Amino acid sequence: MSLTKATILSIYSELLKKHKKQNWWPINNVYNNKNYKVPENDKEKFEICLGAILTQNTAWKNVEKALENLRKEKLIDPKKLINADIKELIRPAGYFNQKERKIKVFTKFYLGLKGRTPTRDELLSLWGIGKETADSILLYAYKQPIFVVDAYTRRLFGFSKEMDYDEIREKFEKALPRDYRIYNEYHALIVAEGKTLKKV
DNA sequence: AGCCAGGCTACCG
DNA sequence: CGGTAGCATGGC
Repeated sequence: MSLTKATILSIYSELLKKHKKQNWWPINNVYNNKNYKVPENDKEKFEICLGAILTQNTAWKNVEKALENLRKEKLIDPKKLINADIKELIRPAGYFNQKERKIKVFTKFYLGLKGRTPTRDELLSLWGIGKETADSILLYAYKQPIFVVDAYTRRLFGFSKEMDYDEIREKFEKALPRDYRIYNEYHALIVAEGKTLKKV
């Protein structure tokens, strides 16, 4: 199928009508939509980054357990987290050996930013941060207009696994207004729809 | 009881 | 280079 700009726009409207506004990113272990929101402070921003790493190939429900454990230990704080042993706390999110390392690498980098917004290339240079994670961090934590492509996006729109990530991303970015709020909502709606679909 | 989840790296040919 | 095994837990 040729995915035109008009198609991308109309599918957005359809998904919005079907699932209502998602208001990502989910923060504070809240399952009802009222409390989903963009980050309002540094702590929320950091939590989004952690969630983006923890959710790699992992169901969000499991990520929430890990985040809740970190929250109880007051570790949603880069300065505390950097010296903490978090392996057992993040165990529910799976791949805990790798993810502890990924989180530590990222946190060290995050502290070095001193509040500055990272570039995509900087994020991609970190061990454990690939394109989807980098773009999720930029879009949801830093409000940068970058469209996030994930497995659901490929499945829903019929892109094969071989189709280049950035090619797909640019297709969406060109078709939509350059507005992080639109990219935010569209990706969230794709996930909402994707969760209702069976894998082929 | 499997299969799957909001990927990424390392290694293989 | 492109392709793929390995990583790990919990929900459905």
